[in-house]
Amino acid sequence: MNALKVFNTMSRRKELFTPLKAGGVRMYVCGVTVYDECHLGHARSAVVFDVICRYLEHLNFEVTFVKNFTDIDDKIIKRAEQESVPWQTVTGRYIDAYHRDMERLGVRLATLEPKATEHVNEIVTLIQALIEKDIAYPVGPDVYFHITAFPRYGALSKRKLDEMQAGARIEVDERKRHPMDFALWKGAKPGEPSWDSPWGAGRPGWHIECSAMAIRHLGETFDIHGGGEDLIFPHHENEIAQSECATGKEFARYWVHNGLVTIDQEKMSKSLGNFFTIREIFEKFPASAPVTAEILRFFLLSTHYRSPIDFSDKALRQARAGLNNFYDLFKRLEEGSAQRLPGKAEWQKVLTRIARSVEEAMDDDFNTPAALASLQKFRSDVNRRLHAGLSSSEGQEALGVFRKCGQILGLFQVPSSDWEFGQAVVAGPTDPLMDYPPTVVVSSKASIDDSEIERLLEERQQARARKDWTRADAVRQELAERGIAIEDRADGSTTWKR
RNA sequence: GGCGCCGUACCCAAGUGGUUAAGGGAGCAGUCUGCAAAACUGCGAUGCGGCGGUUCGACCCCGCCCGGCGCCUCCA
Repeated sequence: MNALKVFNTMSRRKELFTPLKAGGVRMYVCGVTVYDECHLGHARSAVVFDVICRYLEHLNFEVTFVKNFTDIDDKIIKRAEQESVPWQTVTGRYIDAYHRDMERLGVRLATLEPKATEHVNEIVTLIQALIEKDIAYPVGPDVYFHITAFPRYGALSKRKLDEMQAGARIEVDERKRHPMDFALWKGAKPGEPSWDSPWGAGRPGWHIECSAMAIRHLGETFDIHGGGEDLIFPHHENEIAQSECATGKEFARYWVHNGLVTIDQEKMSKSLGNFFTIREIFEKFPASAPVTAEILRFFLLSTHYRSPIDFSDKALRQARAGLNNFYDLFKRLEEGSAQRLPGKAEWQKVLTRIARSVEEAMDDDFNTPAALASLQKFRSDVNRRLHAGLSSSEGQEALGVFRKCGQILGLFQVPSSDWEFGQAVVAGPTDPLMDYPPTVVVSSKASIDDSEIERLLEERQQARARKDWTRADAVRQELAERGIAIEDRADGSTTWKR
């Protein structure tokens, strides 16, 4: 009945989405390696798949969403060594940090969040199965996957084995049967964390954990496998090879990859040092966490998930401006204005149409920018109707539609009285060299409390009553300097916002 | 070197083989207002990197070129 189309990296085309078992969707997304704080790139991936999961649920699918933690790896070991702490201290700390960041971002918990180290048995079993089929082979304490055993290798990333060797930059281990063979199991060096196995003490290679966890929790074949597009090769390619060789079945049916976050058009990454952690964005951005979260999400969702997105202060300001327009309307809607009897039939049609257009956008490979455009159109429409006289019940219904559609995106969920507009100061010239007025850093909730604002507004109201415009404007200026913008309404009342 | 992606107005960003190429931000003008703010109205790409080709017709299909990016090594 639904017409959801999903771009499948495997076919490089949009395909009609039909889950293997009607009514349920099983989705696996590669999470993070917990050796450090998460950056905006991780946030994008998390938000994208959070929205995909929300939308699938909106379509009444029962979603089993698995997102793993890679909690054993070279970088974790190195970090633990540097700090002289057990590796569990490192992974525990960054799993906590991850959960803190996700909660701030409004990213919901996955159904299951398995850890690699809790699936060593499954991993060992999987490797054994591959060895028995002579697809994997031990080399001393290590075990490698023999890549030529899987003829379809390269199907996802559209690479051919012989072409890759020409450009291979890695040093070839002579003991490997094929230069591209990769490790399933790594023997432990003295002092390294390890688990027992038929090949001696060691730890799993990177790719095998995802195969093991996905198969364990979702079955040998499941619906969606996702992650950042930088995981397409080699990670996902290797996952497919291992899994399909072991089970003889198709691994994942739809491969979904999000585009990367760039800074000045360059990939944001640890190695380039050009990254912003989620934590520092929340700590530095001049707004409360729920407001910052929506601004970040709005920014992230205003570009299609497969395109690259460039991060900057300006981009964030544009996102905030867009969101401010919505919350401005929400405030006015909540003020209510019983002016007119509801025109039921036509109005219901309007509400249905907007909800439908959001669904149509999302059905088209989760086209969040188009969904936002629909909502912005609706915002403008409601503003016009409000101007013409909207009944308060109609206003409430409009609000309900915004919040319900917004739920899919994780937007419009902040109570409008808590929204922070952060644009109070209107005094001062605009810098002609900038195509944007400078951001005025205000909006610290602690700077002025509500009763103080009410007192000043009352004072201004009296000044206005006696046409003492100088005094009235001075009060407004004072409020502006403390981060409060005011608006006089037609009925003589005055509202304010931070 | 191999593979892949992208290039739409000042900025961000959808989109379609053929009616006026969404939407937002910023800007300008107007309505409203004591002044502001908000909102509303109007203005803004004769053109979708460039050149060819296919077609009755292309921004959308194909080829080449230019520019940018990603992967090929840990990476969301």
